[in-house]
Amino acid sequence: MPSATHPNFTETDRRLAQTLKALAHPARLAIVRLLADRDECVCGEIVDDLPLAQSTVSQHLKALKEVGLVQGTVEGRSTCYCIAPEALAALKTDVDGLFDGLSLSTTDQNCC
Amino acid sequence: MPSATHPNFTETDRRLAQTLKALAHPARLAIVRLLADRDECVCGEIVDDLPLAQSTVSQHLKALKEVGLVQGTVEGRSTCYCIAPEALAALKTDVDGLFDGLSLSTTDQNCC
DNA sequence: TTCTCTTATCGTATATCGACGATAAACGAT
DNA sequence: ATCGTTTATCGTCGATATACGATAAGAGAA
Repeated sequence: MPSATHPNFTETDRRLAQTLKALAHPARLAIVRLLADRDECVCGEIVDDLPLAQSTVSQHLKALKEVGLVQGTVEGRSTCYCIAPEALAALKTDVDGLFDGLSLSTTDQNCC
Repeated sequence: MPSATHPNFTETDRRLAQTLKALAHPARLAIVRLLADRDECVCGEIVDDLPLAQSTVSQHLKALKEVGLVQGTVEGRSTCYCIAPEALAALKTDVDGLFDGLSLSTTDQNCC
């Protein structure tokens, strides 16, 4: 049984893990940066910008959409993608939350 | 060819993707939270805290160590783990960097 | 309608992940 | 040396990820 959905983990961690996994690929990071840079972008431009086949890029876009990090709207015969700012902000908050309770010691003694 | 190491992606994105992948699992998030909470922790306590076999936990710890998020030092016959604060701080910075160039519009019109 | 352009999905092959039990390795105690 | 404790590694197996080409689906143009 894959533990990714194990009931003993918190819902928060399971959700955050999914979002992190969606980002944990160079191509998908590149897509996010591209969208952040241009605010919006039709799929074709993304394909042209990446060293991957169109079908592969489409899959990566789907992965990002599934966790809500980007959204795409059909525009005539093309599709326009953009970042969902709330989702990225939530991710930022969650990652920051990993610090909570971590006493960043003033000295450099880290461990044991 | 897996594109995770494709030369056309930036070194930054390949590194960040690896770090994100290391975190993109509920068990590893739980480990990070546990270590942040206690500052340090012997392996056995982590095993007791997770619904996983000892060998599985050891693998997860290895994954976190490999990207430098945690460090472990042998203490007699046990091993003490703790978070590497610099690595977590760097991650925070990198994730924040995904916002750069993203104009968070004041209105709610997001896309196209 | 038919053709073209654009994007999504299907099918498939390979690689990696994630789980476990079994075993090795290192240490301290007897 | 032998035993018990603790952690790391090995071997394996099923599931998931990632890539591609081929093809489907939809919109606009001819």
